[in-house]
Amino acid sequence: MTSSDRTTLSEASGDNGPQRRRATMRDVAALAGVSIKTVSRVVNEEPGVSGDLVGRVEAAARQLDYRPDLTASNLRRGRQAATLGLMLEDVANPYSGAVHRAVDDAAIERGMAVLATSLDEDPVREREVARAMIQRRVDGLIIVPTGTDQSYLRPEMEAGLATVFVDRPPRFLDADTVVATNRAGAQGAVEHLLAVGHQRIAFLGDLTDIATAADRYRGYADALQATGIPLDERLVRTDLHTRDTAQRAAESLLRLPAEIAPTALFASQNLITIGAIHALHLHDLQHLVAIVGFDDIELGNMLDPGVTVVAQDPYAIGRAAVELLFARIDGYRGPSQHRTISTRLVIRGSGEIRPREVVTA
Amino acid sequence: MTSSDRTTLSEASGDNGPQRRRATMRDVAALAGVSIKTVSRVVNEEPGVSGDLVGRVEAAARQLDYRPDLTASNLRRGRQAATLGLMLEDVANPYSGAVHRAVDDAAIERGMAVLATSLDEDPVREREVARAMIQRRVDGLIIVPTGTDQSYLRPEMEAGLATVFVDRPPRFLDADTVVATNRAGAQGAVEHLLAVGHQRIAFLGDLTDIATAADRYRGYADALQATGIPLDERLVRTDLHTRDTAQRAAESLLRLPAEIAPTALFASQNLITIGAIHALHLHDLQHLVAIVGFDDIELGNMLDPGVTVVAQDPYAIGRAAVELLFARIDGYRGPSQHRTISTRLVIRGSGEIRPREVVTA
DNA sequence: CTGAAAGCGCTTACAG
DNA sequence: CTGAAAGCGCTTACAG
Repeated sequence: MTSSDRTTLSEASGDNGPQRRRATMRDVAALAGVSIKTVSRVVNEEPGVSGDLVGRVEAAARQLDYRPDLTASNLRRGRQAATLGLMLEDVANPYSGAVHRAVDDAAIERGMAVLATSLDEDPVREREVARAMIQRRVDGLIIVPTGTDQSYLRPEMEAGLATVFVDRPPRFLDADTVVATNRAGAQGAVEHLLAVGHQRIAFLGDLTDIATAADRYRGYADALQATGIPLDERLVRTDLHTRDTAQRAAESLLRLPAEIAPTALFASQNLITIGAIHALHLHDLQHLVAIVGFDDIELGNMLDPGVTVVAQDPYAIGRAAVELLFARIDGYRGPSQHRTISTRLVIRGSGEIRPREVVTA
Repeated sequence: MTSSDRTTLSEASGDNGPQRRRATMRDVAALAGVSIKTVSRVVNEEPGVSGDLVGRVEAAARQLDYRPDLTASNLRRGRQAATLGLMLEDVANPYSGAVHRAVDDAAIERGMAVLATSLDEDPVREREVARAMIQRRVDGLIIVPTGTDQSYLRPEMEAGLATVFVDRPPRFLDADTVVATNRAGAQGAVEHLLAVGHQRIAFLGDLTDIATAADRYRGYADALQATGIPLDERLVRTDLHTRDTAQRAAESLLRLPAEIAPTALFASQNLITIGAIHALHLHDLQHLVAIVGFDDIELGNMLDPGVTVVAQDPYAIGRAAVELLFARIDGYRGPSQHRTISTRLVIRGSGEIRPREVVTA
């Protein structure tokens, strides 16, 4: 907070008046001179109430600013909360935001609300949040899992809790999942670099215990193996999770002796790509060393060169997840379903730089 | 969805087993051979239960996978849902994401959950969502308002609903607010361009009925007036709300006859800045025409030239909002509070291009 | 230390 | 067409 941030008090009334109690059905019934069952009928638009009483109840409800308590209604009806729980990595990152938006859109159509929160790759928090959401009687859970064991959810699922995993499959649990083609997408990215003529392609990877990171590494290895190029461990950097660590890893690769230094980089995730591009720009190598990133990046087409990426479609992933979730909520009891959303290579320039290409300085 | 997206069924059991009912306190009590009041005491960790009974209740609860129903507990206790409602413009945009993250962080500390949704500048949806959240007994509401009248919330607030408005003040309602220094920030941006030597500065604005857009326009006008430069309506484009309309508006400005064409652009919002930069790049004018944007943009430092912006701090805005909200939830009944979070000019190059500067082609 | 009764705000299942 | 009684899952206010 900077020194010019300020708080001012309204000059209006020094008090917001007496704290009125919120009106209940009983209050409305008393004012309208009917039983609370009649108020219930009017509020729920059940047929068979005389026009006279409907009018009196509606007038009383309006006068008292009556709002039905959905929580009490659901309790008596034996329903859940008409609410979905969404457990993301970080609500502030664009991938999470797009998944959230897809869930939000689908929930609105069904009159459901969405509890959304960040897990920050913390398995303890994953379990706490799951518990907190279940205690609030959510109808279903959509989870980007972070822990190494999701079996703690089995009893809940057996008791009818709809659950879908996104981005990464659950462990020690059989459940619906929606994932991207991580391995094939990474393989495609590296094959693209190989086709351009690169032989020395570095891998910049996220935390190795994240399933998607491991899959993307496999795709990288697959592509090299298919072409008969041996995998050089000196070109592999893993356990990067922030922009800064990625940038430093990229710089260390670029400083390698010329005969073993990479001519191309494969950055296996969003922030890693940004860190690596930063390193290339800092050393003015952005036109000399190729890079392909996994995940699209905002403004990737306006950088120079444009950033070639393997793009995921997080909105489509979220939409697929909520479809599977609603199927469960609507009573589907069959075997778990697994959807795969394909990635797409987006060519913009940085991945098409040829090895040691001569550029006018 | 592309042709390679697929769904596969798990080969495991064709059915997830019988649908067990979720265990209640009554079930636990029966299994443990105690009254439900004793179960309640153990679950709530009330003192004064014999170790023997505690053990039996805990064992029974574990065996039945018992989860307390917070909803029923809150109903009886006369408490709200231990949940906050967060009404954003669009959960997928970075501003909303950062505000959400700040609220998420603060809510976690207090054991509260967050219902978050997108309003999409739709006043009807604003009212529907507010109602849906109130019906779920939220403890408080944080709202980026979109409608032109928020007085519909007055009865709720009088009945004790904590409410804070963010980014834009409410209308026809006295309530806590957190806003950025929109007018002063815009004025500073335009003064910066004037100091660099620009006289013909165009304004690219959002929908005019959005309060922040109007404030930023006032800041633009303030800066011109203070310097004695007449405001030229031909250089003002408003009611832009998407990247594409902003790009077209910027192109129309750049096509103006040389004697009246702008030498600098002030883009009053995120997407508008991106659209305008796109227009500059398309016509290869990015080194000839200056631009300052309101709101920081991702990778703004890696474009060429870097993008000079007036940055807001949406995380700080969200944190201030949730502070005011918790003060209300904790019983503050005084006059409404208004916090102002200051913006910051971030110089990166695009705003320092001098008028008609000669550049080597 | 333990539990039976009543009630949170609402709806179900009946009766009139 | 209307309403009194009972109950959803839990806690309060008592009594023993």
